[in-house]
Amino acid sequence: MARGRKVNSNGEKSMKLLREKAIEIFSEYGYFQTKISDIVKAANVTQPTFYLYFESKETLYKEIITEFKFNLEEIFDDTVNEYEHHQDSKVTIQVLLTRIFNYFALNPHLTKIGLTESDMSLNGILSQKFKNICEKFVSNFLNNEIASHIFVQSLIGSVERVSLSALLEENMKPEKLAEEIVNIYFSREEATVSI
Amino acid sequence: MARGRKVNSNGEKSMKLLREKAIEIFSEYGYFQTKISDIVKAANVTQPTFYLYFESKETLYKEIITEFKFNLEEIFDDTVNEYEHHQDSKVTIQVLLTRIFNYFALNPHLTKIGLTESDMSLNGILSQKFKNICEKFVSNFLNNEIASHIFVQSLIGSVERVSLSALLEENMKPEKLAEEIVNIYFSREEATVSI
Amino acid sequence: MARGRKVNSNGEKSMKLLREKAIEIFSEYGYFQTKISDIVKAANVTQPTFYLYFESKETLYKEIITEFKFNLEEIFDDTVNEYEHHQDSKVTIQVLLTRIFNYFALNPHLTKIGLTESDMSLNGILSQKFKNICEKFVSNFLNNEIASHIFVQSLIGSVERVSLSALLEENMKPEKLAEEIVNIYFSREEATVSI
Amino acid sequence: MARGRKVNSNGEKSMKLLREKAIEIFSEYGYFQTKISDIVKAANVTQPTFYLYFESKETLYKEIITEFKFNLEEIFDDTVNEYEHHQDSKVTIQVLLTRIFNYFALNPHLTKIGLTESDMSLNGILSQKFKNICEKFVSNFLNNEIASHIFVQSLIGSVERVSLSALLEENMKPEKLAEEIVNIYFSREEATVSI
DNA sequence: TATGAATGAGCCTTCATTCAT
DNA sequence: AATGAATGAAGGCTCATTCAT
Repeated sequence: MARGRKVNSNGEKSMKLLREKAIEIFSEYGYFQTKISDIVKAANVTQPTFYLYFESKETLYKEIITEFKFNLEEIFDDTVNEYEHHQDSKVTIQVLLTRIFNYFALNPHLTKIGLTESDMSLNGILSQKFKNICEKFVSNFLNNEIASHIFVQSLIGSVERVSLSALLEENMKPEKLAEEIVNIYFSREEATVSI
Repeated sequence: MARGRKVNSNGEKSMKLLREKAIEIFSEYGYFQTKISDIVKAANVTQPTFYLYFESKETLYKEIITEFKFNLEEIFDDTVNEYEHHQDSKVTIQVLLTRIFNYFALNPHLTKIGLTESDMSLNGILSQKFKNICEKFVSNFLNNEIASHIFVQSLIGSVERVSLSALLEENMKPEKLAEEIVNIYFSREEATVSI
Repeated sequence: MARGRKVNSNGEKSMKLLREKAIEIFSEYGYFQTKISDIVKAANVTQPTFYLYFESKETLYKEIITEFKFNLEEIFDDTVNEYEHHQDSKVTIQVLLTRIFNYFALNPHLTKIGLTESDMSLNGILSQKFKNICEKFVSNFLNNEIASHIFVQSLIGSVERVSLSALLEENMKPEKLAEEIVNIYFSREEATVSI
Repeated sequence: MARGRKVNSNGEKSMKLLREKAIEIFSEYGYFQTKISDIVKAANVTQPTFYLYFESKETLYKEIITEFKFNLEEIFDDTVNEYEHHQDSKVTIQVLLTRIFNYFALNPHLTKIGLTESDMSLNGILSQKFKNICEKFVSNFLNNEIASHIFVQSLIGSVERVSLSALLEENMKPEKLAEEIVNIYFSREEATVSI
């Protein structure tokens, strides 16, 4: 291919395409097995073009992870604010989970990356926030500190695994998943809420 | 300049040492960031010695993972056999979890590797087995197929995360953890069993 | 997004600015460590603009060096012509050095480039001319060919180093430097001339 | 070529060869135009071998420069110590120059590198030492501070240029050069000393 | 006249692996 | 059983340069 600008080329578009392809490939092969050459091949550009838009492979990766974290926290905070004065925290949690699962379903590759990077995982991002929410509810039937700490970790683990398997691989409905998780953790009776 | 066999050297010992160090380093840095040069440095031998005992980096890694899987399955099968005729499957599960957590606590590095490698994780190894065990119990209060499937995945996720965090990082007691998990998943009342 | 001619832009001006900035940066970082991106950044234009006015990085560099050489030779030739019939060649030399040092002082960046590029340096440019001038004088107190050859090289070396250090870094007066060099090379007595 | 150790290979030898070739090529093409591929080709090894013995291209280069500086300073210090109590500092200087030129003649490539790297050159290395030596002598016929400062710079410039041209390119005798330089700088009468 | 967007070509460096001793 | 010495094969990144607008 000749040097210089391509016909109809557009920087914004190229950058977006590169980022998208990067997310896809990172999610499939992981950070270390993803070569920049793979990404640019998928985006149909050459390697220097990659460096036109991203500082390095690592930088792009961190950007992606940051984006994931940011979105998740936004969902979290928005929901909590919205339901702040709701009486039944079980409802809050179910809504929250539904929204999170919906976000995951809409961003499967990004989610796979986010949940697979052990170094951070949901644990780091959400444990504190989950803890706060759960606390009210948990205190009703959990007698001590430690138990509640484990309860939260367990919940996070459930969300992680169910997301990776049932949601992303088996395409189950976000609403259904949220309902089931809530059933497991917060009741034995039927509990359904609309969002 | 001196070459050849070290004084007091012993093949068996070198191999064991290499495997141990490999497990430690893999668990800390992950497969791709672990260099053979790191492993041999830690074992105080040279690189060709590594290839005296292992075919390749990948082979050794797979061996390690296989060992982990094998041990886990053994615990699983032994426990199930032992408690086959026990009336309360909740007890079986609590015993099983206690043993698994104990094994994890005794093999922290190996466990970190096993649970961190998303490509397989407990999910692949244990889901079917857990399913079988759970089924009896679950059928009591879960009305359908799908719910039970999610229930199992959730349980596995809980075990994974609680193992990595509460058990390995925060050094909580295996027995305590098993108890709490069982409490979350199988009852709201106190439930303690001895192993 | 806006492309095309800048408001108030002017080709001549851009070219001059680019050349100036190039000289500054070349002199500070050297040919290989100077990137075109540095030059255009300093001139506040984009890379293609550079190629509007110069064929290549190398071409511009050679142009610059040629300019330096040309100016130097002009000073040389003018002075020699002017003082052709002067009796005391010591005076000629002192005038010559004064003018050269003055030119250097007025063009510090260009001079740094010219004197630092070992591949050519003053040696190549001036040795023959200096030789001719010196000859008359030198023959008075130097007995042989070889000695005179070394004498000239030594003089050139002195001029080079004194220019880079005393003149450009320590800001000594051109007149003073010329006087001292002449003192070293052509006498022990006081010798001052006006230009 | 097959992988692994070459027949009769020897690390010490490879390293020396690489360093030698590096010096040759650096001196001919300069730091930036010397590719590691050039060096290893000349030494008949592959690129990774280079990194077996040197940290990087830059590191090797600095090592080389440091070696040059070190040797020069040694010559300098030894000579000064030896002639400390000599009455005629002119003799000291002539001996010193003779030795330096001899060292240069024996290490032409190294010298070319050392004198060509403008960033340090003899100036940085030797000016202070030369100053000290010259002082005694200079004070006899130079009336002031500034003059003596220029005198020393001039001397260094002479040594640099004469080394690169007369000595390394034209193969003049070190002794002869030293004598001539001393004649220029320290007398008009004949001055010969044996070393 | 000037810019936005892109590429060809290449260099440094790393790492798993292998031969010769 | 173990080491010293070496290499094949990539991969990340940079930079001068060039189209299309």
